[in-house]
Amino acid sequence: MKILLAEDQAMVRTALASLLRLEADFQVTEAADGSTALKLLQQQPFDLLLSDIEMPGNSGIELAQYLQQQKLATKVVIITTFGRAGYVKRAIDAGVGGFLLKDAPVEQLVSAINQVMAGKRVIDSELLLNSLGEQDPLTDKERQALRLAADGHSTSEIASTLYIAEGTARNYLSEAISKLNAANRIDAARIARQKGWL
Amino acid sequence: MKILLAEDQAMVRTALASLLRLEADFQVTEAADGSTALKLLQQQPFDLLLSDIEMPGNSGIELAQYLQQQKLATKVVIITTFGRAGYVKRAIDAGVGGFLLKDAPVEQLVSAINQVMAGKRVIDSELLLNSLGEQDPLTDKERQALRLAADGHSTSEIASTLYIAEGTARNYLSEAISKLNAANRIDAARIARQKGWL
DNA sequence: AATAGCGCATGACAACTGTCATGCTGGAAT
DNA sequence: ATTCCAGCATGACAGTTGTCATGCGCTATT
Repeated sequence: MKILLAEDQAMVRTALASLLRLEADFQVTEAADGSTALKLLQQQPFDLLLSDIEMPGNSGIELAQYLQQQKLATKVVIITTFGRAGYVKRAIDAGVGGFLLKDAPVEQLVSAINQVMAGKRVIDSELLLNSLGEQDPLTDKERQALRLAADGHSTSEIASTLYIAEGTARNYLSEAISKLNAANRIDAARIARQKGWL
Repeated sequence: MKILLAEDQAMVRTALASLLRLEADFQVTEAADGSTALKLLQQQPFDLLLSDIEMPGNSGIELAQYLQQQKLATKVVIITTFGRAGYVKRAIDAGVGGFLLKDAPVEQLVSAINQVMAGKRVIDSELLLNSLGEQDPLTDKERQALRLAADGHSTSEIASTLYIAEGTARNYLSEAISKLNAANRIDAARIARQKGWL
């Protein structure tokens, strides 16, 4: 079984990879960031993608969305640090099969992988409960703009990155600020991140 | 060789423990938080403590300080996520033998453990450079203003919190932006936080 | 004692940011 | 088919932010 492991922290990545390789039929490929993972997914077929959410480049959710759009059969298991509410709904929408906290033993990961490969859904119950609360009010474009703003990019940089006019970029940020009852873009980014919507 | 592994994220902890146990002469005990680790250190002798810094209960640095005070022969290797400059100095002061980033492969960890047991010091060069090289260029007021800005507070809020005029607050932020080669206050906060200056 | 330098403080001005009115499009409901 | 609405897109305008020149007080150096 071909597994792609995407995780940016090298120690965690190599440790997990070594352990998974102990399983006789697991063939593990490693990717240190989201962009590398995306390239590998485009080049060759994998049975399963095991990915962190927060990574430089593309996030685990974006990778899952890509697989869904391309109608690839690759299953997805997400592992992440915090149980941010928004992620779970977006992950389920992106067809993710498993969603685990890093705050769980490795045995649970292996068992989750096997269940997901058998076509089941495995979502950590703590995360599931969290996700029933508030819904993410941001549109995709608003989220993209906010993420760039949170990284310190200027409005003109955001505009050219998203191929829109500066006014439009400012409008997205303004909408996000208003939806989140924030004082400015920084405040909005802080709130969104805290709720797991970034 | 008796090793105590203190790390709060279960998946990382169990993965590292499983890998270390593959080494024939490593006998690994796990602790999920700082307080548990401290109790174990008090109850029985260990040859080496392998610890994260940021944990609930006692931090890895505090555990190292305890071992130093009790004049125990237990060696210490610290693994951590971010290269905050301050930590390195404090770790060295606490007699820590090794200091690695989680952003390093597991092989490096095993080799570091062996070198530390042989009496050597292994400090990740990136961390060392960080701690010796760059000095925090921010003044206290600049840091305060930047911290408030990073939390989404407006200039007028920052000004009244610090009992200064708005122009002054803007000036602190401007100085911080310029000292850090940042594009705006958000970027400056991001850079400062990343370097451990916030 | 004079000077140099740093941190603190301020306001004027230019540049950037947030808001709002407006228009367009495509999908859902009637 | 028509209406409604959410999302996307834009520019004008007001409000906020960043820069700079300027000045004050303190400490260290000459």
